[in-house]
Amino acid sequence: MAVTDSGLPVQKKPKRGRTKGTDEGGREDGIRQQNVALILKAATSLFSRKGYEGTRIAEVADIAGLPKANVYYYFSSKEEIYDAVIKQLLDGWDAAFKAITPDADPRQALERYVRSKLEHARKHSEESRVFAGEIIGGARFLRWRDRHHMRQVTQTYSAVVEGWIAAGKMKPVDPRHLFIMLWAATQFYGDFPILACDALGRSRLSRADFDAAAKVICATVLDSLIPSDAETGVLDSPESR
Amino acid sequence: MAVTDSGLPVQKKPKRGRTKGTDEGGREDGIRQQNVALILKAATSLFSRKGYEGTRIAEVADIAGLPKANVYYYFSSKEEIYDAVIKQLLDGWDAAFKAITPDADPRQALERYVRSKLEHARKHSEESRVFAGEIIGGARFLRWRDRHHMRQVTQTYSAVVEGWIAAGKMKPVDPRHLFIMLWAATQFYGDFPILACDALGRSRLSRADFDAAAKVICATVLDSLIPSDAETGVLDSPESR
DNA sequence: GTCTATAGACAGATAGAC
DNA sequence: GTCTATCTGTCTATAGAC
Repeated sequence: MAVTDSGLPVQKKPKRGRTKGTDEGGREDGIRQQNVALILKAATSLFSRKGYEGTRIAEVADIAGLPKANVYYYFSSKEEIYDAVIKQLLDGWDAAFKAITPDADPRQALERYVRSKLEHARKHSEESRVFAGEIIGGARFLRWRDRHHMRQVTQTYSAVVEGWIAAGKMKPVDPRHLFIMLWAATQFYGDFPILACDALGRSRLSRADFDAAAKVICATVLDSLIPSDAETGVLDSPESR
Repeated sequence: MAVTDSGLPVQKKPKRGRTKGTDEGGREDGIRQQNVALILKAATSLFSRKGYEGTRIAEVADIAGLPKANVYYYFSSKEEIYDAVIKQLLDGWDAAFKAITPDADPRQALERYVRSKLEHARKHSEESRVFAGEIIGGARFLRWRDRHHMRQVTQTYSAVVEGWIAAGKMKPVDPRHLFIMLWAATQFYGDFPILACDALGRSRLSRADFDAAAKVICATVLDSLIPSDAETGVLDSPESR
């Protein structure tokens, strides 16, 4: 259901479009899939830059190369498109956590997590920004079950970190604040590329910039939590080797 | 130093020495100040939740307790209100950096920076979110002068950190990525309070949560960069600071 | 499936009486 | 300074011809 807010032009929730079997015919579904993908791509770009209300369906249609009415043929409302974009992001998000298991080496697992998150931020910057805007705005459209899922993921992996700490593999730290810090530090490059570019003096972030970010994050946060073999130099110090 | 003069015609608050037609010694100006403040407060809340396009001037007026036309009496357009909100934030932002001077002790200076940023995020969460939304959307309204100022601030204080490193007071690290990390980690609690609440299992963030955040950030990032006297325990060690 | 034309609603901004 | 009434433009969503 739509979160009813005073300013939202909530209108009717019409029936879903005709549902064709997805595995039935190849040709019609091919067109459908292609057009849906075009619409979602255009919508992601626009939602990320202009937010929900700032995005015009006419412009989505324009960028997708379709007439506006066709967009309404595939999606019954603007909100349905927005939900689809958010869902697209969440579907591909949990992957970064998969390295974090009780039996894993904390240092390797967390470094992989950081690198996965950064890689995701680099490749899916626009989706990240749609999500960030949604959270900033108070999660007005985020479905409850998605939010609940994120809560549970945090709890699950915090417990893993606590296990590592109890086993003496890591120095004690509140794992929830740790995940927040890692999340914030990695997500920043996807959510606020403009600030990152300005800070780094770039016009665009390169792969090397993301790599440097990973190095700094790991060399500071992880080195202080997980005593490694040689902990003398932090970064690029010549005498540490 | 605050970012100065972005050319806002209305909404200036200095007392003028000479009152022309309206005498009575600033009673009218008192009303003006008060109403402008009410409008900005309402606008900040709405812009933070609904973004630029999602915010309705009618609702701003409603929350401010004024008729809509009065809002247009004090501000000539919606964008002018938005600019004023952004400016309000930037004016109060550089203060956090003031502890970072070449002669300062790096550990103390950076810890103060982290705590100042967190305190600002706690007290000005809504303004932070307006700014975050503006950046996420591509800085469409942010004046170039303000952006340039932020770039210069980053450069200035990065140079200070580089001086510390050259003087052997800190382990080598790219100061720009360091500032990004500190910025991201602190700003997160103001920009994404919903995620922070979900992660921490709170309904609202308390002062203690911000304090715990400061401790984790300092205990991880700063401890690994600035060798302190006793670096055995990371957190919850009886003798810290 | 595709697309034109438009209904219906509502926003930002203004005119002008008080 | 305050506020009602309204103008003007634009948006979502739909009807209905191809």
